[in-house]
Amino acid sequence: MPVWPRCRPGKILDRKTVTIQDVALAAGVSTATVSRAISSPEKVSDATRNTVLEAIRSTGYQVNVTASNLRRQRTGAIMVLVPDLGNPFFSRILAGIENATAARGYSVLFVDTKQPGMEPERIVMHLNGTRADGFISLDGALAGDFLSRHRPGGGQPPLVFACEWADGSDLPHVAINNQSGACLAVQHLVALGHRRIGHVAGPDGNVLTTTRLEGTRKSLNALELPIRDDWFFQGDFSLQSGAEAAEKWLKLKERPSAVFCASDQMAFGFISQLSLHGLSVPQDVSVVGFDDIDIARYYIPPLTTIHQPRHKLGTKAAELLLSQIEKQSPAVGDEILEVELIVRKSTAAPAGN
Amino acid sequence: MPVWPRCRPGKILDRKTVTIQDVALAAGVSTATVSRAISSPEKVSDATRNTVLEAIRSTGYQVNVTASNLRRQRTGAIMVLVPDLGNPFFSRILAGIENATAARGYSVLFVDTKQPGMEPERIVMHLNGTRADGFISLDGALAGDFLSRHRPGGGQPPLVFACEWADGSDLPHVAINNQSGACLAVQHLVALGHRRIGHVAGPDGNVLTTTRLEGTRKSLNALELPIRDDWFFQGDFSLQSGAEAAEKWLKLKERPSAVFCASDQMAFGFISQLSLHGLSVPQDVSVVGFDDIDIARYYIPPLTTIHQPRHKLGTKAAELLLSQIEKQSPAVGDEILEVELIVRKSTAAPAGN
DNA sequence: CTGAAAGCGCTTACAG
DNA sequence: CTGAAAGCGCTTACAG
Repeated sequence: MPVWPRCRPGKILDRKTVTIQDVALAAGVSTATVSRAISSPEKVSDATRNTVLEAIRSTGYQVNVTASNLRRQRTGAIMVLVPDLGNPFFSRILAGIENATAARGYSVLFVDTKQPGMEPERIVMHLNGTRADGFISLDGALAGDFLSRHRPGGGQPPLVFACEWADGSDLPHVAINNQSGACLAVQHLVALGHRRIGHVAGPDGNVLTTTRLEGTRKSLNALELPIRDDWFFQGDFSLQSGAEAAEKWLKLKERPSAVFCASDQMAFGFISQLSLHGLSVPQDVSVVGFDDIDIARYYIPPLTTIHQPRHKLGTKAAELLLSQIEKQSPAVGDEILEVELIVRKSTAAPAGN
Repeated sequence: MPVWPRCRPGKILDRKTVTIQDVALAAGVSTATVSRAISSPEKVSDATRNTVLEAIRSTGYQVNVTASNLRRQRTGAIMVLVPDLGNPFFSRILAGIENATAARGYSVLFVDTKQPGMEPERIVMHLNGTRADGFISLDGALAGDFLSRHRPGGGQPPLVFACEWADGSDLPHVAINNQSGACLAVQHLVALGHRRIGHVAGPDGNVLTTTRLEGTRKSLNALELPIRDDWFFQGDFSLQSGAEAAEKWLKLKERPSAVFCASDQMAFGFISQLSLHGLSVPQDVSVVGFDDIDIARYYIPPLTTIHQPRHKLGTKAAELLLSQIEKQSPAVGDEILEVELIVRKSTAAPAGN
């Protein structure tokens, strides 16, 4: 009965892993040369390179990424902090991040910051350099004080915000022009003849809420239209909160003839709830959304909304981060992407016109 | 002018990282003891443990995960293969995976298998043990031949399928009962009085397509209802393909009075396209979806559909995988989760009744 | 319960 | 262009 050698701690009878040593042996060169042939081919003569490549093929060698990373003092990963991984709004942004990152040889780690058990301290724990070479946060609510260490030159791995950002922090971010989006929405409604315009806002304290609210207010002001508290509803970007806003709208004595919702989801909730009461859009009220998620054009009615380039938001954020990681470039600015008004069927001239 | 020591390759003037050595020094013990105090506290005396813990606090030490992983011959990560990260259908499944996995101390790597540049060979490259300790694939189209190495006992890191699976492969999977879902849909329509029932199927060759199609056929057969080729439309789960099916339905001389769509998205596309032609659901045709994505209950009309426990699908898959990784348990079976019919407003008795 | 020592698999400055 | 050697930061079998 053969006695199997213990190849590795905890693993018995393991097909021995092929290492760079085995390749070196097979190619008749040193491990240093094998390593160079792989990562800096130009430093190696053609002949040697070919021998090594052949040895790699014949042995079936694959680089051990962990060892390589340890030696190079990096992790080879970037970490993305997402407020809610289950929220489909983020999916295209995440895809953008992953796409841009995979192409550059990094892996992407996703962490759900709103998870039970994900207290701020635990999140901060993740933010140390042994887990990732850099961070992208889609969550603007990360406390700014400890984040400042992640500024370029701060000695910690860089962090960039995407979509949301921490107000008052000087960390770089990639975002869309939220104010401009709100202006486009309001101006579109006004152009249709609306004078009484309401708004369903996002959750309190969120930068997207603030900027879209501000854009709405400014436009209304500039056009000398009323800004009435009872026409401004508090939501949280969710379908449910849009439906709740509709209930409040229904109870109003004097109703706005058009409502601009700070997210498509709230617009759907709003329209859906109205339809339960027999009212329809845009006959009884015009509705504009924000985001242009896929379903918007297939909703009933197809939703007029503000288009966000979500995939691009992700790739831009990833590129910004990677350039910081690799070039250690300290001078990086914010990037603001433009939005676009998409006119569909949920808006029309007000009934009385 | 001071000369800064080069602490590390490629990094000048780096605040020196705190290592286990520093903690050992501060605590007056060996590095072995520090390591034990952290990962197997029971192997260390109370007094020593406290000294070490205090030293960790005072030095601000954080474990270098890469080094630990290299030494322990693991990666500490699991990799999830997603056909399309941008597709919101997956988001809750991914959240489930992440949630279950983070709790157990693993990181989660997401890879988009439908990315340009993501040819099968590149995917297989990812499937080697130096990148992850195990894999979850949401993509059933991975070629089965090379996957067999990932079977329990196959010498490669384990792989489990979630949601989709590779037909004919004996790799474990977590999925829902697709046939049963289709049966529930058909039976519901029949109970309402429908006799002419159509189906919008998913993409060819997909296991979800096949099983849902089979469930539909079987139910129709059992109830002695017609199965007509021109009432079975080919789709691909997308909104767009649902809209295309609606166009075909409109051109039919004899139309089914109810249509069961193999995804909610196709149902939305179908209903939306009909509405463009002035037809409405359920007055002109009843529609059932599949998935119960969040928007389903806020669609107009709220969509009758088959509910999938997507978050649970993710957590179950993660648990199955982790149990294989950790216990190296070779005996793992498939797990089939049950679905549920959610009756809302897109279905009603046929017009002629 | 504790420590000395080996070693996980790589990369790179240094010397030739 | 190439090799010998050091070392990234940890963990663990072994010996005491």
